[in-house]
This record gives sequence, structure tokens and C-alpha cells, in this order.
Amino acid sequence: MTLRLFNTLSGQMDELVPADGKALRMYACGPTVYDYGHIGNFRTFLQVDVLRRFLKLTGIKVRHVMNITDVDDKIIRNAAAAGVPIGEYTPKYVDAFFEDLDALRVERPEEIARATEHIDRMVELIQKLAAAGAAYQTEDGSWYFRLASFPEYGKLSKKDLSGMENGARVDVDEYEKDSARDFALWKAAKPGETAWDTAIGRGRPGWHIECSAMAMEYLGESFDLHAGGEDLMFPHHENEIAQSESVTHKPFAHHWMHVRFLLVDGRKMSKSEGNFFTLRDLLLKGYKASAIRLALVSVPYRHQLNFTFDGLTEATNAIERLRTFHQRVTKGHFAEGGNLDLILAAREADTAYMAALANDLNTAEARAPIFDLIRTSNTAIDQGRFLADDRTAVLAVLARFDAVFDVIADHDAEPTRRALAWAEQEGKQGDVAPELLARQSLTDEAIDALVAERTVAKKQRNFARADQIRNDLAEKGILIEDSKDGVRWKRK
RNA sequence: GGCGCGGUACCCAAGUGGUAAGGGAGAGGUCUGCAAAACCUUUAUGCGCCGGUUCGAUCCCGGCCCGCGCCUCCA
Repeated sequence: MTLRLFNTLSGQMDELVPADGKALRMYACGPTVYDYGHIGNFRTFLQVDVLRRFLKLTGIKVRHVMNITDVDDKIIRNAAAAGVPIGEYTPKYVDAFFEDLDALRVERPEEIARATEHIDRMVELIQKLAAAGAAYQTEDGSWYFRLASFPEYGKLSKKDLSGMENGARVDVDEYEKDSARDFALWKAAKPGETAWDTAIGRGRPGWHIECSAMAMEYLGESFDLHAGGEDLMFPHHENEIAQSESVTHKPFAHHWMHVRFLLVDGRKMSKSEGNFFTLRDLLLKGYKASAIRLALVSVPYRHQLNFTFDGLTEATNAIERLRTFHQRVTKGHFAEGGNLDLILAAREADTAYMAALANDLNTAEARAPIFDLIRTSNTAIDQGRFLADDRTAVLAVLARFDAVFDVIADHDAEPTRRALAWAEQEGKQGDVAPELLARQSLTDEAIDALVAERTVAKKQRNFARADQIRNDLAEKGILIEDSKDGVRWKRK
């Protein structure tokens, strides 16, 4: 099973296989740690997670590198406003980022590279660029990339910049540049700003150079895949290509994957429009981390995803269906043996599931056979003909589904607990939904005790008491289900 | 203005040149002490509009309308 993935560079679907035959080397642009991540950021990380999980499922080893941009204009600005050095400003947001990734069950890349720890490599690269005639220094000590030296510029984003060489838009701070489109490799230190003393002068790196330097450091001069949000295609990725290939004269990344934007209510998220959500915002509203994951993952990466609360509710309900079924199959008692039709159905579901993902990571299509299999199985269980081998076959399919989607196994308690602790710490208790607090008000043990009491009441045919307990629990978001295999309860 | 993407049922969303997956929601039914869960039935003669190609188009071509994104920091 080989993944066919749309390649922005070639403009077509290309097979994604490790060029060295060993491990797939991929680089994905990570966060700039100046604030908490928002759900748009996480859609991209989640889709890259789907990619790497699917690759692993098909038996491909992955070597995935992600950068953390811990020095840039916004960080410098915010740190200055907070009156601390950037090294004291960013750790909070780095920690928050990983906590959020954990909440969403995004796997860690094999390598996480911080910009501030790779300044040397960036300086070396700039020196090489200068030697190759692709970089020049301006009077203030900054270094720029000379676009004119790289005729292929624009090949990724399919832009023809030839007509706009020296447009009217020239930044007053950058009047010394040879061409308006030349971009900064190294920014000369300004008084009071964070800076490094290096062989090319005192200053700090431009944004694009870090990715070129770190990608080549960990993956080599040429590697398999480079991924990121669609907005990074131009100019960020285009600039990475220019910087890297001007030095190596080899293809930087063979394959480029761009995740399209998440919109909120049909509009791009922005703080000014008030449609801006962080993961924490949603957790405190009472949504489960798994529901957020499923909602952000279920629309294929090459389509815009319109985020709505209805969509989150739908994902919540879909997960309920998956988990209820999983529990039913896991906890049920089934006789020895198996049914050929069910085992075949499981196999077909798995084939269709894998084929959908192999087709440009079509997550929406991949869900369908799983739900089909659930219905088929439920019917068989209702008919009392579901057997032990059927269970084995079906659970194997669900395991492969969860190897990528990772929403059936319930890990929702911890992210919510942490979000609540965070809200308390930050004095944001006012943002916590009352329903969430109600739901958290009972411990598992207390619920078990009430459920046991209800079971006793039912045996005594004291239905009034039994229903009272059920209703009381329901008010706190705890739902009870009676079944042949005992009583199940779950938090809404 | 340039580049790109999309418009499929109440909502989300796949998909194919031969007659519309899946999820959610709604309605009716079965089961149940009652519920829940589950199952069954049901909800697009129709896939933005208009032309064209074709035996046949939602899917191909052309035009139009609408929405969105990128072109500047941005996932």
C-alpha cells in the first residue's frame, strides 16, 4: 500500500516513498512560540500526524523533524512588553504547545529543533550563500538573499515574479536592498534587541533561514517531504527552496504537502473578528479533546475546513457511537467460532479504509467503511450470531482505524483536567462552562456507588428510586445504559 | 488585478461518464419496567445556474453567479 499524496511542487499526485529505502525523512514547520496555539494551527499539526501515522501503519519508518521558532519579531516584541528576555518568555508557550499536542494525541516528531540552538548552522549557511553570490550584506549589517541569483524562484507557488522586480512597495527600513523582493537572511541588531555575535556580524536570523539550516542538519541536503500550512507556501517555503538549493544545487524536498486553512463560520480566524479559538478555549467550553481531534481530522487536508460548534457536537456523537460499539464488542460474551460473511466484511472494511487513506489521505472516505462495519456487526450481535473470531476480526479493524484517528480509546479526562487547572492558575474560571463543572463534580467512585444503588432498586422493582438516580446523574451529564452485559455509564 | 480552491439532502461530507458513501440531526417502528444503546424503515429523479460534447454528465468542455484562501506577519 503506497501513499499517493498531492505534491505542490509537481502539481500532481505523487507516490510518497523513502528515497533511501529506509526511512521517510520529513520536515514540518512548527510553531512560533509567542502565544497559545489556536485550532487552525492544530489542524495542520493534526493532519501531519495523520500522515505520519498512516505511513507507519503501512510499514514505513518515519524520521520527522519539526522546528520551534523561538526567536522572531513577535516574540521580541511581546517579551519586551513583558520586560523579560526572550529566553524567559518563550518556555511557557513551548510547554503549552506540547501540552496541547498531547491533549490532541499528536505524536511527537522524532526530532524537535529550536531556532535559537541552531544559530551557528544558519550563519554557516549564510556564509555559503554569500560565497555563492546569492547573499549580500547591506550597510546596516543585515544580510539579504539575492532573488535575481535564483531563476527558479516561484516554482513551488507557481508565481511569476519577473514583472514585479522593483515594485512600489519598498519597506522604508529596507531601502538598501538591491531588489524589493529580496528577503532577509540575517537582521542586524538594533539597540536593546536580542542578538548573537557571529562571524557575519551581530544580529539575529531571518525567519526562513532556520528551516533550511535545521532541515539540512537533520535530514540532509535532499529529503523526502516538507509539510506546512498553505500560507507558508509563499513566501516561506519558496524562500527555503531558494536558500537551500542555491547552496546545494540539489532538490531541497522532493515532495511538498500543504494543509489548507481552517475557517470559523466561513471566515478566517482572527482575534479582531472574535472567531478565534485556542484549544484551551474549547476544552473549557466542555468539548472533549477527542471530539476536537476528530473534527479537525475528518475533513481531508486539501480542503478548507469550516469549523463550527455544530461540527464539534457531531464529532462528539460520532465518537460515542464508535466507543459504545467498541465497548459492546470488547465486553460482550461471544461463543467460539466465526462467520465467514462477517470476517469478510471486516477484511473489506479494512481494505477500503486503507485505500481511502492511501488516496491522498482521504480521511472522510476512510471513515465510511468503519461505520459500515459497525452497523453490520451490531446487526449480527442483535441477532445473536456474532462469534469470538468475528470479534477478533472486527477489533483488528478498529485498531487500525485508531492507529490513525486515535479517538476510540478514551483519553479525554486528562486534557480536560489540565485545562481546568490551567484556568484556575490563570484566573480564567469565568471561561469554564457550567455544564463542564457539573460533569466534573462527581468522581467515578461516587458514580459507581449510585449506579449500584440503582441496580438494587431495580431488582426490588423500585423504579421510582431507580429513575430518580438516573435523572439526577443525567443532570450532571452522566448517562446510564442497561445491557445484557451489565450497566454502562459514561460522561456526556 | 494575478494565482488557487469550493458550491452535493436539515447540517457536515465522500464520490463516479451509466444514474448519489458515511456521519450528525429529524420522523415512524422493534427491543426495554421506562429509558439509553442497538437494529429496521424513512429524509437529494437530485449534485449552484446556463449552454455544449456524449447513447448517457453531478462527474468532461465553455460561460455565468456565489463563497473562500493566497498574493504582507500568519498553520
